[in-house]
Amino acid sequence: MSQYQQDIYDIVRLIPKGKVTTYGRIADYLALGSARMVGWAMNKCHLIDATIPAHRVVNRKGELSGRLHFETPTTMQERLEKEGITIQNHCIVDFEKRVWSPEDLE
DNA sequence: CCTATGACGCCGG
DNA sequence: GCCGGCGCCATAG
Repeated sequence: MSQYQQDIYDIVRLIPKGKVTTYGRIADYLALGSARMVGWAMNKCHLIDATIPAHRVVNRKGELSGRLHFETPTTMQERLEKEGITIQNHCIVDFEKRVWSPEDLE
């Protein structure tokens, strides 16, 4: 597996429970040049490590754009709700209060 | 080598 | 604010 993929997964693993981040923020932090690369990496993350908290990565508007790639179409939402996050129409309620950035690391 | 395909995002109208 | 268009870049065929 390539290094940037490893880096992406490392960041995703650091997202605090109850928080989410975006494809773009991860791409910016790692200077990947393209948020698509993060999406591409997330698409096959379960092949690498099924414990990666992929449900905590959403698009820049707070929509669960990756929900159809989980085991069932509702798995992503269920996992987020279990962490105290509210979802409405496949979108995170109070997204600004729930979003986290790799920059926030100490 | 060239085209198509994204779990994306910015910009202009 | 909602599109459409385009830039982005690894991968597959």
